[in-house]
Amino acid sequence: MPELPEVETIRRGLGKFVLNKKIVRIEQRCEKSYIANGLSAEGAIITGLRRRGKALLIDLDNNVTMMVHLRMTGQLIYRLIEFGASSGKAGLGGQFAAGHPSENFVAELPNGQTRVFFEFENGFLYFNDQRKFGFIKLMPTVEVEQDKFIAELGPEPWAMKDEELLAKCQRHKKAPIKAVLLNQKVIAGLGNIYADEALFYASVHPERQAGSLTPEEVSLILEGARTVMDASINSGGSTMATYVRADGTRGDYLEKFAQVFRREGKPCPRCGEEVVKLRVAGRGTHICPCCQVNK
DNA sequence: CTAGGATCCTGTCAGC
DNA sequence: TGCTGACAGGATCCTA
Repeated sequence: MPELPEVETIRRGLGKFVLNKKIVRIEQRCEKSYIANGLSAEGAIITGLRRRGKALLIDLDNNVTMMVHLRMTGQLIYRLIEFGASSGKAGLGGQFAAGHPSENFVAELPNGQTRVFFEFENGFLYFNDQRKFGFIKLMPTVEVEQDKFIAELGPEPWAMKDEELLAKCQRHKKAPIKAVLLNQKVIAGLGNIYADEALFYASVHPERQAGSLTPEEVSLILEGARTVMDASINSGGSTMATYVRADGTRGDYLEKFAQVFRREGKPCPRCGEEVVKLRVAGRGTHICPCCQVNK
């Protein structure tokens, strides 16, 4: 679920709570969710929060870095003790919650989806993950760049040149452009939402063979990726910012942001034609059939 | 090498 | 009501 803008929102929001704070205790409730690699984070102080693509990197003062990947359903929820770390709604004023939007944001924690949690002197950080695809992995800070996922990651969208994306489209010339955009080795950070939104921005059909795209179309797609991600980050992670209202009820997250994603049956904001849903690269895919023609 | 499908896991929802 | 299959904001592994 969480894509680059959500992870960036976590990086910024979580920092206010955990930077320079000591991890007093760690409780691991699911074997595969926490990969220690013989290293330890207990007793360490968090010295920095970084992000590469969808990976969050939490640097510690003992030369260890915790790499967090939320995959489909991961969430990080921080609750201050004085606001009620385990009292559900009472904690909303003193918590930071981000990742896959769900009722966990207002639930009693830890709960059945809590895979790991960290106790701080003034609060708790919960790693919840319904499907257990996500993980937290410890590694020496100096070895982060050698981690396979990080090492093979494509550039951040803002650092990428048009020509590089064009070259990669030509290398994956038979694949649908949507599959190429979802490939983290091509470009870092795009997931199912922002791939659909970027293609809508560029008026390109997701099934277009990547090798058939013109340089102009490729430039527009990259511009679209930057634009939709910037918009999301600037609104504080638009996909989850309003998920939980002050009263704890479900908000209209995503609705204000998405032009096509999960809007099948609704009018295209550009031309009014009905948005339709297809399956591309094994993923649910949303397009305006009028604006995005498969040439 | 690339492309495409299965797979990891849990939960929800539509359709019998 | 209870069952079944499809699907889900991700990435890897396997096969052709």
